[in-house]
Amino acid sequence: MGNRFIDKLKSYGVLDTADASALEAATARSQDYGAKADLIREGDRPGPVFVILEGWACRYKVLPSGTRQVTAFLMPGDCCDLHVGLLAEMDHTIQTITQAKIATIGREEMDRLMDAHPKVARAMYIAQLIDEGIMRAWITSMGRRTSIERAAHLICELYLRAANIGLVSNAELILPLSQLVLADALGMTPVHLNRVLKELKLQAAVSLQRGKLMITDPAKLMRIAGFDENYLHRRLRVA
Amino acid sequence: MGNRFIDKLKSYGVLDTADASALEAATARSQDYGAKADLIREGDRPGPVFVILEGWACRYKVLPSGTRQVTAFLMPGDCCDLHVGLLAEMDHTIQTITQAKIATIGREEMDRLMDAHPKVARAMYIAQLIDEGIMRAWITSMGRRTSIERAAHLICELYLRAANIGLVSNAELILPLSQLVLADALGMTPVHLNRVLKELKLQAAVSLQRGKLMITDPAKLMRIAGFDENYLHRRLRVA
DNA sequence: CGTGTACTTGACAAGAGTCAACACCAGTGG
DNA sequence: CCACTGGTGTTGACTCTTGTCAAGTACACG
Repeated sequence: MGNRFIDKLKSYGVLDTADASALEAATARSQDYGAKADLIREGDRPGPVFVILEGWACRYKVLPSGTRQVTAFLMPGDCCDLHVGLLAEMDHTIQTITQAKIATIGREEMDRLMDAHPKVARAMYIAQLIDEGIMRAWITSMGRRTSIERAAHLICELYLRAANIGLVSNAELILPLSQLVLADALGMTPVHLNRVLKELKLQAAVSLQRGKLMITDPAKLMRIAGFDENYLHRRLRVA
Repeated sequence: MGNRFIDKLKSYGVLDTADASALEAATARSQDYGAKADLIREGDRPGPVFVILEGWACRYKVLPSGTRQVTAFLMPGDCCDLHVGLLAEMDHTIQTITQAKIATIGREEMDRLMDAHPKVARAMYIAQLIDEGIMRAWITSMGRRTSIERAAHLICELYLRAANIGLVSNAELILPLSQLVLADALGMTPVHLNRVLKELKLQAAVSLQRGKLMITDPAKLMRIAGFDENYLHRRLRVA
C-alpha cells in the first residue's frame, strides 16, 4: 500500500531518505476507525495532527437548525491542522466517512520533526496553502456557481486530488460518497443533488452506482464546471 | 494611531518589547494605496507578506462568466499569506477597498523574524488558524444559511473582528463596504442584498448610509444570524 | 451642472427547497 | 430462507426564495 502521506509530501518537493524515514516513524502507529466515527468534535480541545493513511473523512459544522455543512473532504495522504494545538477549542468536527486508518502526530513531535527536517516543514506548509486555496474555491463555488457547475467542480477537484495520490486508474475514480454527504458539502438538498447528478449522467460525464459515483469523462466534467486547476497548485515554485 | 498589526498579535499572546520592536521595524516602511488598487493578482508570482496598517481590502476570484466572489475581507491589523512564497502563482487577487496603508515583509525577513521571536511566530500561526476558521464559517454560511442570516452573520463577524482592534465605539461600527462588494462576498445579487438590508434595517439591527453600513444593535443581529463566535477563537489556549 | 456610480423599487422568471410517496439494497433476526 | 428494517436513492407536484430585467432616484465628483 505504501504511505500516501509521504507520497503526497514528496510531490511537493524532494525529500531525502532521512526525511522520509522520520515521517515513516511518526506515522507508524495508526488506528483503525469505522465509518462515521468522530475523530474530534466541535468544542473539543484540539489534540494531535491527524494523518489519513487510508479511507475518507470530512470536516463539518452543524447549525442551530440541525442542518450540516461539510467544509472539506479528507482523503488518503491528507493531514489536518498544523499548529491547531494553539487554539482552545475546535470550531468544527472531523469525522470518518468510510472505514479509515489514521495516524496521529503529537504537537511536540511534529515541531521537532519540522525543525529537524526543513524539507518536511516546507512540504507541510505547501499542503496547508493548498488546503486554503481549496477553501477559497469552495466559497467561490457556493457563491457564484450554479448547482450543476458546483457539483461538477467539486467532482473535478476530488478527481485531481485523487489522481495525485494514485487513486485514479483508467481515468476512472470511485468516490465512496453518498448523495447525502455530497449534498451537505455542496449546500443543497439531497433531492436537488439527485436531479443534478441525473443531468450530469445524461451528459455522460459521470455514472452512478448505488452509493458510489464513477467519473467517466473528466474532460467533459471540467468543461461543465469551468474548472481551472490553478488553485490546487500542482505547479510549484522551483526552489 | 499605533500599529494595529502589533496590537492584534498581542491579543493572541504576550509579546515582549523585543518582539514588538522587531515587528515595528519590519512594518516601518509602508505604502499608500488608493481605493480599488490591486496588491497582487491571480496568476501573479507570490511576493512578500502584506500587512494592512490602515484601510480595508479583500481577496476575490473571478469566474469565466465575469462574476466575482469575494473570499475574505482584510481590515487593519490583518496580514496575508504566510509562506505563500512557496507557491508558483496566486490563485486569487488581493485588492484594496478603501484608501489603505500597507506594509510588506519579505519572505526571508519574515522567516528570520519568526525564528528569532517564537512568540511572534506563535501569534502568526494563531492568526492563520483563525483565518481558516473564518473561511469554514463562510462556506457554512453560503451553504446553509438563508440570505438574511448570511448577511447578518457576516456583519456580526466584521463587527467582532473590528471590535478586537478597537474600531468599534459605542457599540457602533461604520463599514466602508458598498452593497456591491457585500453582495460579491455573500454570493447574492446586489438587488437582493438591498432588500435583505432593508429587512435588517426594519428590524432595527443595522442602519444604512449611502455606501456605508452602521451596526446599531449587534446583539439583535447575532440573534438573527444564529451567531456563534467560537470560530473567531477569542478564547485561546493558555500556554 | 452634468455624469457616473451606487442604491432602490417593481414585475416577472427561474432555480431550488419541501413534502410525500415509493424503490432499492444490505444487514438483521426469526 | 425469508420478512423486516433502516438508510439511501428516485420521482412528481407544488411553494418560495432568489435572480433578472428595467426603470428610476440619489449622491459625489469633476
